[in-house]
Amino acid sequence: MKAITMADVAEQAGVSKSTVSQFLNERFDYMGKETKVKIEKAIEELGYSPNIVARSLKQKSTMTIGVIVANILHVFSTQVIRAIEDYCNESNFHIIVCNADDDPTKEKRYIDMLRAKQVDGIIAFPTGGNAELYNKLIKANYPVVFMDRILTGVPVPTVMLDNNKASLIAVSQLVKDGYQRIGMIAPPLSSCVTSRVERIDGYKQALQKHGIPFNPDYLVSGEITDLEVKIHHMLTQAEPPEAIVALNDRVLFEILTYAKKQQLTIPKDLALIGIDDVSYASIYSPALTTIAQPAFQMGEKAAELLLSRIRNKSNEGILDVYRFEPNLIKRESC
Amino acid sequence: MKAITMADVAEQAGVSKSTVSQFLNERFDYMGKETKVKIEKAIEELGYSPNIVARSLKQKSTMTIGVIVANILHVFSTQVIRAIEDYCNESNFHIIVCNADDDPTKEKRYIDMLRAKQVDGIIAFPTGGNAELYNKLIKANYPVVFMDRILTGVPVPTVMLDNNKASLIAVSQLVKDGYQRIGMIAPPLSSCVTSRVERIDGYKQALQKHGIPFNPDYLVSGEITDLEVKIHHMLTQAEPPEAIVALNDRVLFEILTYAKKQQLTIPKDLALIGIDDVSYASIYSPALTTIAQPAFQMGEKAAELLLSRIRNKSNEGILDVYRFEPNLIKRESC
DNA sequence: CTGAAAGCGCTTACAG
DNA sequence: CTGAAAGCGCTTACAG
Repeated sequence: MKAITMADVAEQAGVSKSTVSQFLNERFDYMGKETKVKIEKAIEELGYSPNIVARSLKQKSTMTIGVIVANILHVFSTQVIRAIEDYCNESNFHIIVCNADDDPTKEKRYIDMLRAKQVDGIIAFPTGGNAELYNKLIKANYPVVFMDRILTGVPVPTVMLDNNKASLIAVSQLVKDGYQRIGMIAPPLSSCVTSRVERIDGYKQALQKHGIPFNPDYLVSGEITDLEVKIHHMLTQAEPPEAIVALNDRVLFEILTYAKKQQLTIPKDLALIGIDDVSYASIYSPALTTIAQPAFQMGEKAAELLLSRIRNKSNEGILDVYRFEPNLIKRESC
Repeated sequence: MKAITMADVAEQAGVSKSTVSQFLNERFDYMGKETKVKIEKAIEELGYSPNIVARSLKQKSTMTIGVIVANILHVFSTQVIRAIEDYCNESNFHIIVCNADDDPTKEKRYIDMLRAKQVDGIIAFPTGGNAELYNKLIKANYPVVFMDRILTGVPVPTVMLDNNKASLIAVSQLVKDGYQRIGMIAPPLSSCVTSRVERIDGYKQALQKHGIPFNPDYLVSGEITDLEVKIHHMLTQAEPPEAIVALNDRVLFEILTYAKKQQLTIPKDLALIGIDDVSYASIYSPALTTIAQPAFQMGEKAAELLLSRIRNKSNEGILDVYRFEPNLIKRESC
C-alpha cells in the first residue's frame, strides 16, 4: 500500500511528528483547536493510517494474543476460539490461531514464534510436553492461560469443565432411568489430557456413590480407529452393559456408527448419554441425551483472565483452576 | 519476558550487532568459523530470541496474514481455516482469525486494523459491503484473496465451489432416483453471497435440463428461524414436492428438525439431498446423501494464491475464479 | 501549547 | 571477514 507516514502528515499539516502522535493518541489536553483541525485534514487528505508495528516496537505491546488449540476442527475448540475472539475484539485485540495437533514439537515451535512476534499473551490447550518451557515463560512473568488441561507443576490460571461432575451427572441419570450395568467408552488416556482422566475418575466415583461395583470390562478406551472392535467386544460379552457414557463427541460418534451397523435400537438395546452436546443431538432418532460444556463461557473466561493479566502485569491471585458446570440436556436416548 | 537484545548478544560474543544479525539471517558467506561459534554460544547462554516486531518494521513484512470469515462456527469456514493454517505453518506464516458476522462495518474495522498491523495479505469471505475498500487495497497492490463469494468489479483471485454443478448433481441424482417434483430450500438471498445465488440458479437450470418446469412453490427461502413455517407451508400444499435439495448444512438441519417433529419417513415421505457433507450424515437414519465441498483443498488453494501473491509482489494472471468440484456422496436419503 | 531529540530492536548498504 | 552508521515509523520525556 502507500507509504504515508507520520512525517508526511506532519509536513502536510505544518506541525511536528510529536504533535501528530499526540493527536493520534488523543492526548488533546493542551492541543490548539486549529492544530487539531489541520492534522485531521492532513490525515484525511493523505489517507494516512498509522503503522502499528512501529508503535508496537516502541510500546512493547502488540495488542495480539496467541491461541494454541489441539485442533480447530474439534467443535469445542472452535467454540472456545469464537468466544475468545469476541472478547478480544471488544478490547481491540487480535488472535493468532495455531493448531498443535497434540504434538509437543509443533507446540514449542508455535510458542517460540509467538513469543518472537511479541504477542502479549497465550491461551493454550497444552500438550503436556512443554511444561518446562511454560514454566520459563511464567517465571519471566509472561501471561499464559490454560484451557481444558492442567499441567501439574505449572502454575497458570486454568479454565476447566467440572469433568468429575459431568460423569457423575451422566451416571446418576442412567441410574435414575433404571440402568445398573453402566459402561464408559473413552479415547486413549494419555495422562496429560486432564479432562479425560477426570471424566473416567468421575465415572468410577459415581458408580461407587450409587453402590455399583466398578467392572473393568465395562470401561473401554482406545484410539478412535480401534474403538469399533473394542466396542463390539464390550457389547458382546456375557453380560454386557445396558447403558453407556460416551466420554466425548468423537467417541459418541463411534458408538452411533456401531449401533447403526448392528441395528441396535436406542435406548432399548443400548442406552446412551454423551458428554459434549453434539450438533445433531436433537435431530437424531432418538434424540440424544447429552451433557453440554459451556464452551462460550469458558472461552470468554480464558480471554478475560488473560487480558486482565496482560493489563495488570501481575501474577497475583489468579493461579486458580476455574471450574465450569456441565449441563444435562435430557432427551430420548436413555 | 527478559529483555535480551541483539546488542546484548553482540557484547557477550565480542562482536558487533551487524555480525549477529548476519548470523541470524544465515548469511554465513564470509563469516569466520570462530565468530560463528562465539555468537552461537552467546545466544545459548543468554537465551536470546530475536524480536520479530523490530525486524518486521525494517523489512516491511510481518509473516502473518489475516483471515476474515463470516463465522468460524460454520463448519466450512473452520475447515477452510484449518487448511490455510496448515499451509501457512509450512511457510512460517501465522494467521489472525476474524469473524465479520456478515456485518460490513465489522469487516471494515478488521480490514483497517489488519492493514495497520501490517499483515502481509488478507483472505476474506467478503460481506459485499466493502467493495470500494477492497478496490483501494488492490489498487495499492495489496494481496487479497476471496473465498466463497465473488464481488463484481473487485478483481481479486477467488476460490469457489462449482455451485452450479453442485445443484445440477443434486437434481440429477433425484431425477435418477425417480423423483419429478423436486424442491429447494434456501437461506435468505442477499445478492452478495454468491454461493447461494449460484446454487439456486443451478437448481433452476438443472430442472430445465431434465425437462421439468420450474415451480415457484417448490422454492422456499428465508431466515433460518422462519424456515420451519415455510417448510410446513411448502410440504402441505396440494401437490407438494417429493424430494428436496437443501442448499446448505443449516437448511438441512431445519428440514430434519421438521421431519422429525412431523414424523416424516425419509426418503418415503420426503427424499432429501443436502449440499455440504454434514458430520452426522453417515450415522443418521437413514444415512444422508450429500454433496461435499472440498473445503480443505479450497482453503489450501486460497493460501497458496495469497502467499504466491505476497512473494511475487505482482498481480499478474491470477485474477481468476478457481472452481472446485463438488463430490456426491450417495447414501440412503434419496 | 508545540517541537527537537533520543530510542524501541532490528537490517542493510557501505567502508575497510 | 567485520563494524559504524543510518534508518524502519512510531512514542515519550523534556524543554521552552
